[in-house]
Amino acid sequence: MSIPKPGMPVRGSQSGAPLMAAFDLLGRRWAMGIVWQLSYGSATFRSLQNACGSISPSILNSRLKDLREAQLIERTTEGYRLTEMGEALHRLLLPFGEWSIKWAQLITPEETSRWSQLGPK
Amino acid sequence: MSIPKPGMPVRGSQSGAPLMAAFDLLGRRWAMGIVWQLSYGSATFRSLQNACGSISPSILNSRLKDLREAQLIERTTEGYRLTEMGEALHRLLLPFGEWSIKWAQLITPEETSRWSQLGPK
DNA sequence: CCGCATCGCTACATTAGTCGTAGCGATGCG
DNA sequence: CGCATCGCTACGACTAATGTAGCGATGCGG
Repeated sequence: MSIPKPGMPVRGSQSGAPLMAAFDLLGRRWAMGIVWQLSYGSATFRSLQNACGSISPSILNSRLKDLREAQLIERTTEGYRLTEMGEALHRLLLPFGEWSIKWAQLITPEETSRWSQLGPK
Repeated sequence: MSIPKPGMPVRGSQSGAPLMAAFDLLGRRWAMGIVWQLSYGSATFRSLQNACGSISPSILNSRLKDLREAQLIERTTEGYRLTEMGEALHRLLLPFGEWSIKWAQLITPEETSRWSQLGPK
């Protein structure tokens, strides 16, 4: 799967809106998780693998490739880090964290206090 | 694929953060697009199908089921609409539209002026 | 009441994406 | 040299998405 072209989006998005192309890219498994992890600072392939838990190296590699082609992350000598565009995306994702906590409470009202240690950067 | 349980997330997210569970749910194909479409107002199955373009009814149905179980959307007599939580999510997604336009310009610098008609609600 | 159209949705076969594991070359270190 | 770790690739097994066909229900004109 290659990078979605905003003008003529892949994966059937069709509407022509770059938003759909973005949804297409970030809707891929682990994509947002990787961006999130990298927002804590630059990381190596291995540390991303561990941080994401059970991601397989092959899929991690292809997601990193996707994100690199989308210019949201870039390689450094010590691993990967967010580009400016990636940082901008992360800032949008930030309030998402709080939303997800409320959402989690809605879905599983029991044990709501365990994730308080979640915080970006 | 069922609704991710924030406490014990599915699909290998593992970190325990509800954020990852949210990424898991919204990272599914078309999920965010459906939320976006519904933000324009309540819609029927058929109109969603047309709005999303090439989505197949089977996958649309399962995404609607996912989102309904996640309590982000709900059925009405005339179709589907966002719940309060879904509306809250949409408000987070809003600035995403602008970001995606900048991003699109970064990726495909040619023909940048065509998507100006994109606007939520 | 009947034929026809549309709607919401399901079934199913094909195709694409992901997972898990094994392992390769490169680098570092004792 | 021997061994460990790292970044990454290959490959087979599995799972999810796609595309098409079609079912029951509802509505509507004749």
